[in-house]
Amino acid sequence: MTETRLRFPPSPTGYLHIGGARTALYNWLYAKQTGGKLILRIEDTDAERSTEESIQGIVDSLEWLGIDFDEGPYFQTEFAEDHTKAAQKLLDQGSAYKCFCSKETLDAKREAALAAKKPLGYDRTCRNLTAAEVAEKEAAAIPSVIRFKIPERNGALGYDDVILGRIESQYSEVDDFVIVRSNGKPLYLLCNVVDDIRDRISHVIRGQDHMTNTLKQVLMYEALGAPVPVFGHMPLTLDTKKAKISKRSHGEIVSVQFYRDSGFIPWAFNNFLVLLGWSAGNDQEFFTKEELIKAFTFERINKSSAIFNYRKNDPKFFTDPKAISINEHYLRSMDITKLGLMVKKELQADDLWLDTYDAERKNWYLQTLDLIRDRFHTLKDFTTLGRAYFADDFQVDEKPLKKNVLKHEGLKEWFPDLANRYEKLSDFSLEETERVARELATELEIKPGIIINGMRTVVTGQLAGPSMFDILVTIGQEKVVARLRTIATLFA
RNA sequence: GUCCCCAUCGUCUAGUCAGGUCCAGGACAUCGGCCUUUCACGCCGACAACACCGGUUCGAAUCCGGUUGGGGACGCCA
Repeated sequence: MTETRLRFPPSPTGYLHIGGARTALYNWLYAKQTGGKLILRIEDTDAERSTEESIQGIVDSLEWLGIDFDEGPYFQTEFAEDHTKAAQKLLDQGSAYKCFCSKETLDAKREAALAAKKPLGYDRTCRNLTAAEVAEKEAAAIPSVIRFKIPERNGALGYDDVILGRIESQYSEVDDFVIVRSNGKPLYLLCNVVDDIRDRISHVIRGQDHMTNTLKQVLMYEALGAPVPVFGHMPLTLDTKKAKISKRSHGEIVSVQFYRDSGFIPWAFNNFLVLLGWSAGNDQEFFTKEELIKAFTFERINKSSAIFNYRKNDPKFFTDPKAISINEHYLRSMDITKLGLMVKKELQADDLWLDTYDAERKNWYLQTLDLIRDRFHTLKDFTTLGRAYFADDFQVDEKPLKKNVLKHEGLKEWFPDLANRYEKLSDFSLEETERVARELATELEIKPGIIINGMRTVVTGQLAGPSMFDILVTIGQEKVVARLRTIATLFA
């Protein structure tokens, strides 16, 4: 059995979007499963649209996801010679021919065909030019492209798709496609095949939008005398209107970077991505990396396209609810030490990190995360909703302010009183803090809830949170006392 | 227009290849309940789908044909 070799070949014309990330993930999974190799190849032959920034963005995104590659990144432009040689070979052996039709003529023909509702393919005007005719046109300096010559055969050409099954089409349906531009630069269809042959790619797993390309490329492998790899075409990712998701029409919500910046856990996002078009065949939805590598199969990839359930302006969900829910699952169930590392980065970015959290206060740090993580959706929440645990500059939300504070004028006297009582406690424990709070409520003949909810607002700025006395003990006597004493400023 | 692919709850899907155990299972979302000083978590429950029409068969979500619907491709982009 020869080594399995897969590749992920993005074109650097923008950020990595979730469809591309899923393609990379599936390739990566199979490479890992078979002990094969994953190759990253940047397909930058379109000089006009390729950018350095985009290359960096793609590499960063893959790294964030944890999709590591074994070879590369290779750059397609570095192999221009291979591409040109292959084109020449095809030309020399009669598998390709020069076409002198101008772009304008072709555009006009295409438009006319579209209007007449006729097939749009190339009409093969230059296919049977004699050597003399070609020489004549070249002497006249008429620019030419090179087209691949679809063999004149009856019947169907096709391939066995590991996801879709047998795919076939009539030879007569396939266009004599251009493989080299008039400026001498080879095009994707050719370069891609030449690179895959050189890189000894055994499996080409890509989106269904490449299905017609594959038909053409199968013919090129044959003409180039190379073995045809295994092909598999994955379902596309669509939006809720069933349009292909794209950078252009959807913006950053479909970019991997958005999820990194929104505080997603990388593996959680991979877990979401893999489920968009694949299932293990049972009810399992959460996988460790090892489990997923073991369970993944091409055969279980869905044939139909999946919808990325993102609703613009949804007040409750800023992206696909399932993605959020999977992230929440990992957030509250993952190893607390690992979570600690991720939250550390968030705290550092917001200048809230203290080195003692890695040292004498490590237990406090991890216990605090454990206490508050149940209510959070993303890593970002630790520095926003959870800010009061790490800093004094937290905001008091308007809603709890109105509901729990402003409604009770008496708090202006009660909290300084409570602060004094708390200050005197030698044992600032769950039991003692609760006893004192309830005692005060009894003395004042008010419901304990008024004290408790008011404290939550003053001490954390939030409407909701963990058990109040857990919060007090976690935040600590000194800070609690100080915060309770600021009560009057909230009424200002 | 031509060719290719696809079709189960709102969304992701199991079940389809080997027809009966499926008046269709799970997850997310939604709605109710329990828990609770808050909000979550957790637990319990509800709502909700085999696109349509024919055929084959004792029996079809599953096989066959057609219709409809959706998607993709048809670039001197990748």
